[in-house]
Amino acid sequence: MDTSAALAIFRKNLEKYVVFNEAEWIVFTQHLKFSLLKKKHYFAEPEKVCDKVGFALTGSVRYFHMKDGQDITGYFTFENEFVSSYKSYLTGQPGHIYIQALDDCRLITFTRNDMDQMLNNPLLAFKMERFGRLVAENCLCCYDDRITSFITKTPEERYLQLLSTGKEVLQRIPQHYIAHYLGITPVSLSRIRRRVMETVR
Amino acid sequence: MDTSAALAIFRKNLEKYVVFNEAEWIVFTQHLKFSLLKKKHYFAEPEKVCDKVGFALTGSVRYFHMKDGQDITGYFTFENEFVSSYKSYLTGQPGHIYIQALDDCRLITFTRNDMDQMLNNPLLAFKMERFGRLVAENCLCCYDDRITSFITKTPEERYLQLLSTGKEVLQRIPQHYIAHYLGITPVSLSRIRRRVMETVR
DNA sequence: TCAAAACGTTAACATAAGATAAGAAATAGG
DNA sequence: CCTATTTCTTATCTTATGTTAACGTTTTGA
Repeated sequence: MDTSAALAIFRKNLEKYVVFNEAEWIVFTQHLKFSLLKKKHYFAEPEKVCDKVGFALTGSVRYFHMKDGQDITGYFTFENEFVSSYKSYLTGQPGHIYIQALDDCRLITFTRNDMDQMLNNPLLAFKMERFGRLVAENCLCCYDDRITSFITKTPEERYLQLLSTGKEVLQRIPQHYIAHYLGITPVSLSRIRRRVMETVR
Repeated sequence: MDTSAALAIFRKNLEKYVVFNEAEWIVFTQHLKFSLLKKKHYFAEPEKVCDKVGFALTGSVRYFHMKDGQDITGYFTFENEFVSSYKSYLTGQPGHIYIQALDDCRLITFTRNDMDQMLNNPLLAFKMERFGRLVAENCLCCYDDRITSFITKTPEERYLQLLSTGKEVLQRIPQHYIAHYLGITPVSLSRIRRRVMETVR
C-alpha cells in the first residue's frame, strides 16, 4: 500500500464525519505523518501527555491500565479506527493508560498542535470543529452503551452481548484481555463460557 | 429569579465552553425556552426520541433504566448542569432511559431543531460547532473516568472514590440510587458502608 | 396530622466472583 | 524444528455479592 492509496483510505473513512474538498484536503494532508508502530511498542504511556491521534491503516492496539503490578485491558481498536489516549489528547494532561500494538501498525498521525493550527486556519477551521464534534459525539455513544452495560447487566450478560454483536475482529484477541474488558477476571470468564456452553446444550 | 437573571446564569455557565458576544447572544436566546419540570415528572422516556437539551437552573434529575420491572439508576445531574438523553438527542433515535425530576426543576431548553438551525446560521454556526464539540469532549472525559473505574476498581473502591471526590451534592440522593450508580445493589452498598466504618475505627 | 410509602440496615441463604496454583494446549520466536 | 512463553481450563478455597425478607425509621403527601 503506497502513500496515496493510504491517504485515499483515510479520506474515505473520514467521510462519515466530514467530506473535504480538494483544497481543504491538500492543507489537511500537510499536517499528516506516516509512521510504523511495531508490535509490542507503545503509542501512549502513563505519566506522559499523548499529544497525537493515529489512524490505523493496518494492525490493532490494546489499551491497558496497570494496577498493583497487574495489567488490566480496557479496550482495543483495529484497522481503520482511530488510536489515541483521547482524554490526554483533549486535556493536554498526562494519561493513565498504555496503548500497545498487538501487531505491527501502519499509522497516519496528526498532533494536537497540528489540530490547533487547523482550527486556527480559516480554510479548515469550520470543518475541523465539526470533525472534532462528530468524532467526540460518536465516541460518546459507544461509551454510553458500555457504561449502561456495566450498570444494567451481569458479567454473563455482557459476555453474551459481546458475542451477539459478533465483532469477529475480537476473535483474534486473547480471551484474558476480553475478560478485563468485560470487567471480570480471566478465570471468571472461562467459567462463564463453560456455563453458557452447558446451558446451550 | 426572573428571566434575565436566569439567562445571565446560563450565559455564565456556558463560558467554560464558548463566550458569546451580544449579537450572537441575542440570536442564541431566541432559540431558548423556559420550562418547569415538576418533581417526579419525566424529561425523557424510553421508546421516545429525546429531541432537546435542558439546562437546570434549579433542581436535580435522575437517569434510570428499567430491567425486568426493576428501576436501575445510572446517573444524576444537578443545578447548573445539562439534562438530556444525550445519545438519543445526538442520534435522533429513541432512547432507552427515563429522566425524572427529583425536585421541581426550572429549565432552559433548546431543541435539536433549534440547534440545527443555529448550526446553519452563519452568525452562530462556528461557535455552535465549537460549543457542541467542547460539551461532547468534556462529557467524554467523565465517561472515560467512569468506565475506567468499572474496569479497574472494586465496588468498595468505587464507593470510596465517590466519597473522596466529595460531591456533597450526592448527600441528597437516596443511597439505593447511589448503589446502582456504582453498579451494585443497595444491600451490598449498605454492607460496604459498614465494612468501611469498621475499618476506619 | 396521620397513614402510607420510601428508606436503610441486618440476617440467612444461594450464587458468583476473586485468588492461587497446576497442568494441558497453543503459539511465538529464534 | 524445538523450546520458552503464552493462553486457557480446571480445581480449591475464600470472599463478596445477589436475593429475599423482616424490621425500625424517616419522609411524603393527602
